[in-house]
Amino acid sequence: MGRQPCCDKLGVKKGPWTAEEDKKLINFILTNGQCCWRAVPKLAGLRRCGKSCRLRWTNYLRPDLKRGLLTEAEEQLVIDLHARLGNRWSKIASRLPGRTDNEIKNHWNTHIKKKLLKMGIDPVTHEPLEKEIKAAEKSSDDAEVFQESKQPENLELPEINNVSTISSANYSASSEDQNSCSPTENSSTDESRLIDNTLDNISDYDSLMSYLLEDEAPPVLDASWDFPAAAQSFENCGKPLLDENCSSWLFDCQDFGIHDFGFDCFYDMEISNVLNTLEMGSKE
DNA sequence: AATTAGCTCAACCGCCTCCCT
DNA sequence: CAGGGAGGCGGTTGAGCTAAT
Repeated sequence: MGRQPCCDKLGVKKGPWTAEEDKKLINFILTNGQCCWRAVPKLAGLRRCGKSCRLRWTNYLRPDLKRGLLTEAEEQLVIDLHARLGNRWSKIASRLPGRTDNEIKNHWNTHIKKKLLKMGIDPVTHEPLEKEIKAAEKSSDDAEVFQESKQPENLELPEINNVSTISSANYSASSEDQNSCSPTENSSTDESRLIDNTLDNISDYDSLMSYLLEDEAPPVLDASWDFPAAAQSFENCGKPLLDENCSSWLFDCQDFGIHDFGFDCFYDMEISNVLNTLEMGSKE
């Protein structure tokens, strides 16, 4: 007997989400908040698995998401955090405002990994590749020890600072001649420059990292979209809740196209005027 | 213009962890 | 304390897009 599937496979739709489905999910969560993902598809009128709904929301529809490639500063942060945390993408993502674990994982696998390899750095251990080869040769008769060195997960390890220094220094030193590596460098925006400047102004990089790595560190993500309606029972499904926060994140949506996200539904709601304005602006 | 190769990223799968009973 | 359910996480896949031939 295998494990019970997370949801009834029969009648459950798979594959890319349609604008209509997005619309339903957004509408439902705006109304009810995030609660009991397993019940969401049924209550929202979606033929989807609850997991699929959660994934769609957290990775794509969430209002506080940033879109677009990671900036250099964010990449640097990801590299440093990866050196300390390993493949704990959700932990890493929690330190980058507006970024999802999936996004970071994808970016790591498609961009950063290659970048590091090109720079002669092992993307797993964050050690120079030559050193890795030597270590592998030396410890070929002691597989366990080598295996351990590939898991820089323990935050209590005394070499934390060294790891940081190695990864930061290596990356920074070679980033100048990496202009052809990634489109990221070419997509420098005002925002990325702002972040770059901010990081440049922090003299003690390790202090910043310590702060970011603190478990008690306040969440970087703005919790303002944690709608109060979440506390309401599903029986009170009334008009969609659209407060100032909602309006502000909908404003952000103009960056990647309102229709892409099936926000046409909001024309029926009180912010239709806002969206009309946005649309007219984008057409001009 | 057609075909192929490579790349990206949204989405799925299955395991793990946490929490409730 | 054990068992079960739900959510969370990381690895992997594959459709769609772009570049190269």
